Amino acid sequence: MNTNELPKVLEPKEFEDRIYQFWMDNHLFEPLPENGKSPFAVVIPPPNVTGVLHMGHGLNNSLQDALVRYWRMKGHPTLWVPGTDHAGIATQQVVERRLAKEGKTRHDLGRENFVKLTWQVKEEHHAIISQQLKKIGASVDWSRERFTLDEGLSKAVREVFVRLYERGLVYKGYYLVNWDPSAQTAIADDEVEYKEVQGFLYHLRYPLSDGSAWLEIATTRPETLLGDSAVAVHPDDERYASFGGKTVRLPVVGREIPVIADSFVDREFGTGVVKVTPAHDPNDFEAGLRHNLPQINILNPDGTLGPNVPERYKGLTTVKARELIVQELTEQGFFVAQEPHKHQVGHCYRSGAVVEPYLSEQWFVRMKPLAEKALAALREDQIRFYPKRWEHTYVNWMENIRDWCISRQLWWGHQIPVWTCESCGHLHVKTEAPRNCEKCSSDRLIQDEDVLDTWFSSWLWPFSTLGWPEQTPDLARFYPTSALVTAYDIIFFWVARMVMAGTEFLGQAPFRDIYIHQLVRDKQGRKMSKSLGNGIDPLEIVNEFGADALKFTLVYLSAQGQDILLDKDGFKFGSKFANKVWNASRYLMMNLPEEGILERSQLEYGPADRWILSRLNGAIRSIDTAMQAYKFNDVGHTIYDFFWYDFCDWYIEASKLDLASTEPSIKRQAASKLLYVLEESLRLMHPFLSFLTEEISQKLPVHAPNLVQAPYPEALPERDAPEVEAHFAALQELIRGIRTLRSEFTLPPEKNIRLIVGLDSDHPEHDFFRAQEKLILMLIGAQELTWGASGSVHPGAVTVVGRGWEAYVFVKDLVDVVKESEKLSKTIEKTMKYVQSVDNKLANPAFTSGAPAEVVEAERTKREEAEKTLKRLKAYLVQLQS
RNA sequence: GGACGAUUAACUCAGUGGUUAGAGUGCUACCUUCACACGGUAGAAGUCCCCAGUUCGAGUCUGGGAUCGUCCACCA
Repeated sequence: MNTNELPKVLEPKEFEDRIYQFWMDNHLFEPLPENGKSPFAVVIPPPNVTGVLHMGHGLNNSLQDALVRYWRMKGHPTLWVPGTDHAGIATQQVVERRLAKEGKTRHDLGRENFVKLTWQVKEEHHAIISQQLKKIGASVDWSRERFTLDEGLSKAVREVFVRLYERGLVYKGYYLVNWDPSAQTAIADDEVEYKEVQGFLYHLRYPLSDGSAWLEIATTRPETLLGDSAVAVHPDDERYASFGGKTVRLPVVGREIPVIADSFVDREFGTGVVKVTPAHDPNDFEAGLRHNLPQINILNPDGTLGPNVPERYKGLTTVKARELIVQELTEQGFFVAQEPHKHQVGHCYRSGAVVEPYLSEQWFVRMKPLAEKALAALREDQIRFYPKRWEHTYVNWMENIRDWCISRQLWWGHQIPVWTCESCGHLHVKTEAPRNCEKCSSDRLIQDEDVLDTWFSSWLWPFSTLGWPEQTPDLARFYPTSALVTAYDIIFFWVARMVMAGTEFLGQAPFRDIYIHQLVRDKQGRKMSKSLGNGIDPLEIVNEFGADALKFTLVYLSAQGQDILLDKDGFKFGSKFANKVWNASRYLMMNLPEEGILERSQLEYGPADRWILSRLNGAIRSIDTAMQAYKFNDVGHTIYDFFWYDFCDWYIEASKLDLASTEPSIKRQAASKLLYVLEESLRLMHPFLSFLTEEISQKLPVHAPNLVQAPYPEALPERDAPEVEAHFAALQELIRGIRTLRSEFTLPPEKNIRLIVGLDSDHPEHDFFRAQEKLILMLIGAQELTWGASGSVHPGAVTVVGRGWEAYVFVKDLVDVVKESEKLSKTIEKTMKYVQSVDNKLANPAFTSGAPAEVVEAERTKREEAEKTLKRLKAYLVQLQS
């Protein structure tokens, strides 16, 4: 017979890699063929290829894995598409930093070589990322892995660009955009993070050209004075009414600029006069357009001062220029004062560099028409957010959408599919490079040098990964996908835009359910980051506790809508549970019957068996409900409670009676039944403790070939046994009560205790209790139990009173009557109070007529029980004091 | 300025209008009894942020307030 024993200590490292390999070798993560059940598809939020997985990925992928494994076991053809994102700015910077160490820039290599090198770096990192996903057990279909820059996805990107262009939704224009001087590229509005910075508000004097007076303006950026082309006041501001139409002479540069009136000026702020720098401030840019002001650019692409400034300012950083201009203004008497001032400064979310508003020619996507379709998708219930409240965020963003700047002045990315004829200037927007100009036949065609925003490929992810624009079988079968699992910080960047792309190009939202999970933070609630050094590496957890501990802990903690605060020790929780599962299984393996396991049909069920099967039914139902509502923490609780409290603490304990039997057939029955319940529990837990359950399962004498595609347990109505559950609940109460007594009077376990249980003959558990005498004795560690009538008097015994019963335990030493009486009086008082409160409730006609009948009935029953308990308590008190 | 969330045991958090509000960790006592000391058995621990309201009944729903947090917009 099977003598496979489990090692004494759980060492996840011993089997995790082997098990993962086993799953892959057998192609278990690939979708099943058509079987009449609806497919379940998920695309992974592609991690940056040059990043490393952090705990956020740990959470994200643990939840997806749980979800995907659950539906796969439910028999749905399931697909989880893996892949990575080329992450334009981030990756290019990784490579540029590498070059910088050799004293080189990307320009030393040239575009072609630089891109080649970046592909190499990508390959190195990609291997790491894939390895990490395997380590945490992600059941992704590696045969379908994609990369945002691979050929198929690039084709999708070009196709989308061309279609948008043809629909008039892509345009090129010269605008003020957010400029990252460190990466020297434009970025989108969403990519700017505003941080509060302590600066100064400088008050400066601009003299009127005629010398008759001066205007005092306030600014946080005095150096931009060099690009001023007007000074503005509010049209209704009486203080400055007389200045309309006049001009001022710009200090330092001497340029004459008009005083304009515009209602964008806030009269309350500063002096009510504002300098207007159309080339370096979004508000001023708009004002400049309204008033036809020149746009005077003063910055180089790297953020230093350059064009249109006096020679001595050229090449200075804005910080240096600020110092110099303040100095010059002071010397020339134009400086009034400076006061401390907190204000928001934009930073690039990728590079962290301070963003400059900067004039340049860029490509944009007109977003309004796309947003309307995406809003309709929500209205029509094509997409559902879990938790629902994120709908607000989505709608709010969609309704206030601005055009999307999609061109990036980088080399790493999808080069914009636009070719300009050098001869005639004709523009070709094509999915493939044209050979000749379609206007003048010239072959001198130059492709636009810029690349597209990384998110311009990410937003196509749910269908580009399935083969679009080709009409592939995968696309037909798995689009739209079933669920998207992601954190709330990329709802705008990614989720919203994917819905836009899906509705625009496929006429259908790309997924049905959107589960928005938490961010993982440290115990102080801070975002995990490299600079703080507070991050937890998921692999470190895998190494120390195992992948199952990682996943189970995260699933258990994953309540909707809250951030998860975690430190490394938090994972001990999952580790302990995994250990418990391991040891329980090990114990059962050690007790396999020599004659072999019985067939299911040969099993004979007693009360404990019927109880655990009924409890198992309950657990299965809870899990089904919770999984369908994406309530992962409920699932975690259900699994934990069922396995630990029901299966281990009670069922295994109760079975020890039979397992220790000298009668082989009894032992064989017990061991077989335990094993079947364990086997089913392992399947139940597999989506959440994948490696461990697979490892154990394969060593059981009866088991599925693998758990990945094994059928998920289903609740079987014939197993429901509410009356047995009620009996058992009463039994547990009795046992706990006696154990408490034991503990209170520190009756050592080796000492046999003398026990009398008083029970009404009409007690609903009367027969059940008496039938379970042996079990009761074992579970409380006594050898003899006398059944008596309730309310008897037993001098020298302490008593615990339950619902419908009382237990007397004889203690050797004298009972501290005073102490015991006090405690008892307290309990009596509490119970009386309770009875009183229920009485009040029942005496209230509003309650008896207003509340549902079963609630009223339940209250009555509880009252009666409490009343009975009270009687017994009082009787005991009397006895104690006599 | 706008929106959203949170506030429950010492800590981290669950909690679906209906028992006397729960878990994990930590703490206390006892137990190395033959699966597990990453364990067992018990115990202590609560103004469910505050105020009003709705309801037969509120930790749960409504309104107001306080504190903390997040996002969006933004004052040069």
